[in-house]
Amino acid sequence: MEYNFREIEKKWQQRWVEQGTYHVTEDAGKKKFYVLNMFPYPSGAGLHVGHPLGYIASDIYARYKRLQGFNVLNPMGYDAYGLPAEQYAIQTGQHPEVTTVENINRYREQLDKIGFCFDWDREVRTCNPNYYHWTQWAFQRMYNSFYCNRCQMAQPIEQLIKHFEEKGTEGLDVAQSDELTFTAEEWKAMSEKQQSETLMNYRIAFLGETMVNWCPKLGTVLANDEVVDGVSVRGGYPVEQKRMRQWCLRVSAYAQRLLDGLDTIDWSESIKETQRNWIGRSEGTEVEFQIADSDKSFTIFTTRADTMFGVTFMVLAPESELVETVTTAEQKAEVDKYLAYVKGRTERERQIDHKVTGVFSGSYAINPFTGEKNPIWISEYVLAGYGTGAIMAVPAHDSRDYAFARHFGLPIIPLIEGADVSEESYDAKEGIVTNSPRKDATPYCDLSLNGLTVKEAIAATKKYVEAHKLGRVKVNYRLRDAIFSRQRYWGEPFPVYYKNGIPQMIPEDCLPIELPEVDKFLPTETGEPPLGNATRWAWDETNKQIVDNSLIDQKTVFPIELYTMPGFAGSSAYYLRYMDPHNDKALLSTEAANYWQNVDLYVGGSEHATGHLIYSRFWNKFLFDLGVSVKEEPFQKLINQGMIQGRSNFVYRIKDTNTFVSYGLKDQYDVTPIHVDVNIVANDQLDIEAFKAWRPEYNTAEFILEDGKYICGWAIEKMSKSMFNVVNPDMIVERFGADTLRLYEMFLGPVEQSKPWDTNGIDGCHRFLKKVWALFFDKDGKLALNDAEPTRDELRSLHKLIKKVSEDIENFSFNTSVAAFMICLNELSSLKSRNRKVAEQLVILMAPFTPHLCEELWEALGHAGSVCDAEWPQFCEDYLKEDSMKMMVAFNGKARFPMEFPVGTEQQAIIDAALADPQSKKWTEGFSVVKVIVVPGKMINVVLKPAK
RNA sequence: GCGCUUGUGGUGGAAUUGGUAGACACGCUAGACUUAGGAUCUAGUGCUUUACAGCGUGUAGGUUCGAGUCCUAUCAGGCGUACCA
Repeated sequence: MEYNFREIEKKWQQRWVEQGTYHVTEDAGKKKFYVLNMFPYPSGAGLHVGHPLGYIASDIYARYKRLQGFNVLNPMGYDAYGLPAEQYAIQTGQHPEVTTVENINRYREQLDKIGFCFDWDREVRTCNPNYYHWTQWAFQRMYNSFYCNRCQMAQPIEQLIKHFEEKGTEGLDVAQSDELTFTAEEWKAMSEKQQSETLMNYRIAFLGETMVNWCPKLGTVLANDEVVDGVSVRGGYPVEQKRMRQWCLRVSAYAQRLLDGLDTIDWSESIKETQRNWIGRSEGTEVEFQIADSDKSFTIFTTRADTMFGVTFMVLAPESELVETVTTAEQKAEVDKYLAYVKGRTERERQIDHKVTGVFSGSYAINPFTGEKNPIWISEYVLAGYGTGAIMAVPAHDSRDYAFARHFGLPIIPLIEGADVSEESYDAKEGIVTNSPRKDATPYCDLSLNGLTVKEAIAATKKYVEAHKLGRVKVNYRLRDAIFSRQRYWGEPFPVYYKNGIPQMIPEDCLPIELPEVDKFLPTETGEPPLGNATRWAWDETNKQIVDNSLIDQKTVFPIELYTMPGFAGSSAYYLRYMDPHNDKALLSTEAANYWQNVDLYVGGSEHATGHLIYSRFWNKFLFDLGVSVKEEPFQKLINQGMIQGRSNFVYRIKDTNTFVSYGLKDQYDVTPIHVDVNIVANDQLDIEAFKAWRPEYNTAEFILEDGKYICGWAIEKMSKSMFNVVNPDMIVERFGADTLRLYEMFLGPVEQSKPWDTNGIDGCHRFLKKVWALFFDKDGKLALNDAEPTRDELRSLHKLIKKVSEDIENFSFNTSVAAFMICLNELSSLKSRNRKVAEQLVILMAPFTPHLCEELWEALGHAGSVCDAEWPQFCEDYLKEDSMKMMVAFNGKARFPMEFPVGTEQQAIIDAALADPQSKKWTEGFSVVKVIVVPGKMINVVLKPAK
């Protein structure tokens, strides 16, 4: 009887569902282990062979942990809000929910075929009201919180209000957008609206003014990659920079904790480094500069306080509020012209081409260290969003300042001994400081940095600045607050209404606020977001319910927020919801949180390094502050699976004909390469009949062959529909079975590595499974195992395997464990072993990799339950010891290799004999020699095996 | 520019962490069985050479009895990020 994978897989997939094999409950008697995959966005294209890679790896790990006796949580769900469904809705009028559910069903069908051990009872979908209830709830909690820098955690906003009522802003150390100062009396004198505005400066979720890419025609904010050359990618409409009032999350408040947390988690160094760069902590100094002939001053931020004596000009960001103040009447026209130019450039353009542009404002600033008057310029190379939006320029030691100074003919003063700044600036923070102050200058302050190293000079300047109240030491972060509003339909609605322009939270017990129905998914004609099309989208404050818009009276009925939340809202805390997915009283119960704690192993792509993985760490830290999450870090260990790229095939059409020429002969003609569906190509050889049938226009195609075959060209590209290189897992499962697919995806190479999909090697894995089957059953399908005691050789082979596979799974090195299975099987077959006890252990070891086959074999061995509940075998060192022993004998008597063999006097005798006549090899009698390397007069390296 | 990362046969990739380089698999070659093979089995397969032997882990040096592995320089590819002062 042959290995009938189709029947076996169908049988076990059914049985797993019937018996609830993968259903998990909290069990205080068992240690927990939480395995999680980044949940997918269910796109219309379905799964391709690249998607399951990470799922298979984590599935193997989860099954392995279960065999080791852990209570394993391995859930799955869908990140269901997303742009493609909405765009499809705009084009077709089809409700995004309908397409999303269709896609989810398709995904589920495909996932089920691969045999994962997901507990589907815990499935979550971000677009379900019982799920986004808790997204809305978390948002409200953020709204009602501020961040206390002193205790380094979020606190209820009431506490801050109380502080204002008692002391105003005095003694306040909190995260804030702008540094405000007011007294308790001033606070009390504020109107309700003013107080509301003031509190926005502190709330963790707040309404703030931010610069965005605004497309008036599309009526929406666009992300940077949706804008090219100042026009929208979709439609080609002009895009402008616009200040907009939007919901934001004060992620920056958590910058230091996000940075510190990285040292406590087991992630790859490259992802941690990416996050460190993204957070961008920089220690520096803020220094105040007086504006000449004015009572006004402004503050700059610098990390190079040692260069105070080399400042030759100042630069403001064009968006800076100071621009108006410093612009003189004579320069006004020039400055306005420049500001208009900058406004026409998108942020993207400013990022891509770094033109040296700028304009002189007409004013000067006084350097507090030299007393010199430095001209104040305005230039787009200074960013409004970082530091104070103003810099001191030291062209000698900063390449950007250098380029600017050269372009506008401003002076350059070198400050480091031996630095040659005639061609380029000297940016390195190394060397001995000079010219600080310059010898010819009249001393203006009593600070001298000459002779110090750069490091020492920075420290000395900081000290001086603090002592003389010229500024302060400051830590800046590059991490910006997250913009949390989208002008879209298909997202979580905000549980917020506006009472005379003042935002109000809908009471917590009225959540969730469900997404309303609309007839059109586009912005309204008046330019409001799509939710503006909803007719039933008003809040009745008295009756606490959603009512018709027509009832809005601004007394008891008010309009509801029209923005929706962005994609990352729903994906930021989903791992917590899996712990207790059906709870309608809370995001999760305390019991569930205490039992499951956090994710032990998280598997997903590295493309989320600066998005999801920052946001969810932030979100979790906030929930940790509330006492909802019990661990500060959500994901203890992170594995980034590589991308599986596509391997495209090409045919070559001779120009202006319908004749195709084989790869080897194409250089003799003028040809156009055309992508051809990889599913009608095998080993780069085209199936000509299938090709003719593929497209009507190829019906009459003619071919120029080589050796009677048409050979296609190939290239490695992203797997995508348009390149016809998508390989569908369903097809592989149909042809080879899920177990072969699982095994092959793991065998392909390290999980973390990106690699092209190549179906060619899959036969080897399929063959291996057939051989495993043949080990158990004879040709008639009868179990062919014997009940003898295993021999030592059999045990050695088995225990070698146990050791190898256990270590490999722990290290996520699945390709080598698959190889180990193959080696073991080869060994057993050369021993002609059909030992029942050995075979039984082999089934358990393979069960995480090929669960369907192993269940079938486990049953055939006479076990009633699932192989999932077997016990992972332990290896015994005794069986491994007799493997070949290596010996190193160095001429000088030093042996650095552990000398397990031989020992004592015997050792000396061997050395003597070897030196007397190294070539004879007589001294190796009694052992079989694997290899002898003799370097005359230097060393002898011997590898021996004990003779049988 | 900066940060991270990877370079090993025709191909995907191994190498117990400094100790037989190329495990395992694909592909290829030869043979067996078969009406047939996109089935199965056996043997071979880093390169040069008839052989002896020599050469081989991107390149060039270094440390060591011994280097794919450690150090220095350099080249090439991949990923991320960018006027962050």
